[in-house]
Amino acid sequence: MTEPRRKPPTMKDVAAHAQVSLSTVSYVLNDSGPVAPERRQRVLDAVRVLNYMPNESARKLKRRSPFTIGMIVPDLTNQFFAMVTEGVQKAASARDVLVVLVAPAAAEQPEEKQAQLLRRQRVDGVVYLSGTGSLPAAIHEIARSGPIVLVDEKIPGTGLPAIVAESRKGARAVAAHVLEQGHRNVAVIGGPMALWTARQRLAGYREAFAGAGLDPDAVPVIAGDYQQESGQRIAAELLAADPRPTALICANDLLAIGAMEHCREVGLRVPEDVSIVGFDDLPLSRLLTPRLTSVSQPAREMGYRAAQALFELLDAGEVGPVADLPTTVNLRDSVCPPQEST
Amino acid sequence: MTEPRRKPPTMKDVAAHAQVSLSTVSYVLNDSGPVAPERRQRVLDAVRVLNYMPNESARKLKRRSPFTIGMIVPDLTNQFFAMVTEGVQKAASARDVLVVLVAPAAAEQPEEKQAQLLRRQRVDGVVYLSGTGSLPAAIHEIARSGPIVLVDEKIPGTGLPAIVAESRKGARAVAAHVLEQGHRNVAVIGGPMALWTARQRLAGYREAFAGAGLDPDAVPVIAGDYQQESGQRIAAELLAADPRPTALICANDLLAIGAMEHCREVGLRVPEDVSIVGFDDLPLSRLLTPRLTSVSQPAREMGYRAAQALFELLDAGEVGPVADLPTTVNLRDSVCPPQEST
DNA sequence: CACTGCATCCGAAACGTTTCACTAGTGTCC
DNA sequence: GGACACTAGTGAAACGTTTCGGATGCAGTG
Repeated sequence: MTEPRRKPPTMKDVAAHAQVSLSTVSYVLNDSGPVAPERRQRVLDAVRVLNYMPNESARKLKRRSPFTIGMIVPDLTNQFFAMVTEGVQKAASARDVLVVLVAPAAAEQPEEKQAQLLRRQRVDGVVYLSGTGSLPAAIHEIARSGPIVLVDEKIPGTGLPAIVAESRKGARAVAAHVLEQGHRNVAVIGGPMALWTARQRLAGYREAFAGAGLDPDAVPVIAGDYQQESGQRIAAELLAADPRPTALICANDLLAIGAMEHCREVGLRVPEDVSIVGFDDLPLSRLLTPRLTSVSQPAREMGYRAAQALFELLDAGEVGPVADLPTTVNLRDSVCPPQEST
Repeated sequence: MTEPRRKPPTMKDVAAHAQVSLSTVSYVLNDSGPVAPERRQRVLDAVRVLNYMPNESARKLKRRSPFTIGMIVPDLTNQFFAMVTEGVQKAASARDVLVVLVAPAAAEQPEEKQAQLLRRQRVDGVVYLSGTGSLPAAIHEIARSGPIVLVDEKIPGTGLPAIVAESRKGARAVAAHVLEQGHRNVAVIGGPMALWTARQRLAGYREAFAGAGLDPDAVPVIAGDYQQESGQRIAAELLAADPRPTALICANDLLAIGAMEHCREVGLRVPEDVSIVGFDDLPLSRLLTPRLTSVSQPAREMGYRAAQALFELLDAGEVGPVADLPTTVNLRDSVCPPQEST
């Protein structure tokens, strides 16, 4: 069944077969030196017949230029993260660089171990996709292994490059939409305030509130952890108020889904009794009933840009300021004007 | 901003700092030779103060034993695949092996390139998560880079080790459940018949049909590609029949979701007008309205087992026969007895 | 004391690349 | 015709490990 598996051919084999020196082979393989067309062809042929593949380990041992990057993602099961990851992979594979993926949630390993893993691999840089957790601790340990670019997160103090979407603007827009429908008694389910996105979104909501003549400080806000379960819990808390809020503005889709679940449980209709909006626009959100109104971020694009920024940082040592990516609000069925109660 | 970044310390530095030879350091680092306790401590200390991390590239260049495996996954956005991936990662990180992830969909690269990537990295083996595509072509190219274990797929001819769930049994059970509700006019939306799972599930359905006294050959079956869109299209086709089927049995959740979408579009109620069941039990399926009845497979476990099987294969050269993993059918709201029509 | 055996330790040769420094060969120009 | 600048090609030294074979010291034998 399993063949004896002989060891793969090396450059030396190629050189021998093509009757040239080792260095010549290397030169043609990466265009790094002059070689006569006739000989070049000889080695190309040899490569073909031997089915030669360069040994990346050996290469990496010598090279300087970036050929593998690390990526840290909190949770692959979250579609948003998955899409960002795809974006990164795409950008990387276009440049033939390898990305080593660290998914801590899956491995339940402490962040310290992740950092070690990355350093052992001598990754040239890392893309850090910020998640539900706190990061400051890990970030600096990781920064030892190379340049970092953040995705979907910004850390104010440090000047770390970050690729983010216009969270604030999108948040303002979606909140404004809710208010335009006539809602005055609204509440917010926020994200973890340690995260930039959570703070930005909240700020955006408050801008919209102020713009509509509401007192932002009067609007109840409870922060969750961006997970469905906490959305469910917080919705229960918020909807217990009297008078009951007619709209719940959620800082991400998972929270919104949790809120919808809670409504389903207690028999509140969405949107007739409670309007709900989310953020992220996960693919699954449009499958819900009612289909969730949400703000979409260009997840793949963010991943792609992040990788590009990292390459730029690696090549040039500096990365030009990147514009925040646009968000768009997708109006669907989970919002309607508040119904006259009784 | 970016510090000058000096090159990381090497074993030589450690050796110098601890006043021992290079080889001694190597010995203590991997317990591969005798060294006096006092000296051992010296190098351990040196490692600590220098914050030394072994260079994996250099290691891999020398070593024989498996320290990196490859994983091919069709589409990270699919939660089922994401969960399997997490399982693999977990098993791998427990053994300190690196997994290099190839996600073709993201990179739109031909399968040939994936195989190359893996070979360049000299992966010791690969776990292949079969997806929507056809595989036979790629498989053999990939097999050159090392042993393979398949997940969620079996290729009959070859004796390739495979980790799968009891698709057939699960399929039979869920179909039986539908029939028990009294449905007699049912139809099947199948998966791509090139895939083992699709064939197994269909076989399971047919067993159930026969068991309930139906003629399996009389039940309409149309094969889709396991994607939502084709579920939608096929549902339209199937439901156009007269009399209209009262239940749609779908080979995976995405197809089922597509079918539900179609029903929503044309105003058919689920489950009153059409009962629908799926397969895979994606996390999102229980969020739908109605919540989808589906067969769940232990995705993470499958990934975990696959990685373990690969290690076994690598260590022992052979892998003991693995039992198919159990499936369970989750009864929810998308099935009810057929309603008397007019 | 010469010999063996054991426990530690070390030097040096790989592993498969890249790349610097150098040689040979060709043609140009005064 | 010799100095010169090129071009094409080579040899060999790295890169950071692992590991084999041999040194070294020292205890215990005969």
